[in-house]
Amino acid sequence: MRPRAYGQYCGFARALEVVGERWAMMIVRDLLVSPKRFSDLQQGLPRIPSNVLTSRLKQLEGAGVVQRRAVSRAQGGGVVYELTPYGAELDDAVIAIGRWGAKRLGDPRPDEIITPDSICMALHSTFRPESAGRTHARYEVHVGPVTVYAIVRDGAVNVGKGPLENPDLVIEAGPAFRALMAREITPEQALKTHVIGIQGDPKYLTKFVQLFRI
Amino acid sequence: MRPRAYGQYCGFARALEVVGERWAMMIVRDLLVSPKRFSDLQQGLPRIPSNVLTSRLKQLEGAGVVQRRAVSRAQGGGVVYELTPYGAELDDAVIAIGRWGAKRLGDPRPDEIITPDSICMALHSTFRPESAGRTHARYEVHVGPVTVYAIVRDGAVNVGKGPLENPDLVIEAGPAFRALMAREITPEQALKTHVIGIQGDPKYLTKFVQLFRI
DNA sequence: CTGGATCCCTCACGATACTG
DNA sequence: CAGTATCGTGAGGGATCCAG
Repeated sequence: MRPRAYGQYCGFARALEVVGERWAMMIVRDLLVSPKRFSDLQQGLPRIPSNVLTSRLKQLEGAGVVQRRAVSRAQGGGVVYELTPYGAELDDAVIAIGRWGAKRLGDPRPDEIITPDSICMALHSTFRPESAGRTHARYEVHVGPVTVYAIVRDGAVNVGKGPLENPDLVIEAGPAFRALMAREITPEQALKTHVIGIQGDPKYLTKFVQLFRI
Repeated sequence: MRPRAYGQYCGFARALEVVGERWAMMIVRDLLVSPKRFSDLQQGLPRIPSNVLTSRLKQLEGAGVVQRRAVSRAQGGGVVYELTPYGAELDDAVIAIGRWGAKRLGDPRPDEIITPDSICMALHSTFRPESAGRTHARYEVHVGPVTVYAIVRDGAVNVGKGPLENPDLVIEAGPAFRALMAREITPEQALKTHVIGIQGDPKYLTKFVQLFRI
């Protein structure tokens, strides 16, 4: 049941043996955002067969990357899967991969979906700490049916799913969101052509494209 | 002939579609060190079937990650494969993955080999710029039959295969090399028990374990 | 309802042999 | 040297079914 080995005594090869199989890193990506139930993972990764999800979770658990935790009956029972501290250390790698992939992310293909977790990952990986300085900003972002938030503070970003209380800026976006973050269009153009809608001070949108940039 | 899609409009998922298939990242890892011929890649990745190598190179070429370059007849003819500038930007991701994998890299399994490229990658990914300061040091490292060098200068490292002229320190190591870099043994212990041999000033070995650390 | 297990089919991977 | 050809196996994909 163990994944195939690469036969090299090398940290990189070992890492790929653990998280290099199909779907494994996608599961880690989603779990980096928050712990999840089996069915949450299925929902976030709609194309993964259930047997493959089962198999990957077992392998990741065996490798010490993921752990199961029982949920109290009061909260619905069952189990959630979460990253171990060791698994959570994959964040740098996941962010680096996501940043590279975002560079040539064109427009969505017809059958592609957008999940809250992927948006969270995208905000995380495109965040530029060097542009943050002492900025404190609270963003709520709507992309299609997805709502996520990003709180920038002390040179770091905290992202999560759902709405936010007292946001400095609410951004309503569609496909133009990527173009905005890639600087293919300016905030002014985006607002004038109404491909992006906001509630709040437009200055925060200007700051946004400095903070998050593909 | 295209790899399977993940069906998500997400930079991370796109990246995995390009370099997420088995062997693809390993090829990138080796090409990050230097351009290579088909047979060089086979030698560095002994377990890859030739048809899979052919297939991966074509996919990576199609994705703009790898390019073929003809070699002049005077240099042996044929073609070499090298990363495009876009492909070379994978270095951050590869280093992040390698660093994570090195954390729990135990002792070598019986059938595992060590290649020059994997050592180069390891030195790259374990390098700590914050420990370099104004250090200028030239290391030649022998691990088993493999010889590589690392030149630290201006807070950066340059690694490559082969011996070095006028090295400050020559390190002769076996399996203890990993233990040394992981700080499981001290340089003094390593020298006293002769699991590591050096030619040069031992101070450079002390500096080495600060510069390169798992 | 969650959290899987089972079946079947296909195709990518792997091993080996062979060629321009 | 730089691949192609062929073929067997097993992992991935998709649907369905089942236990708590």
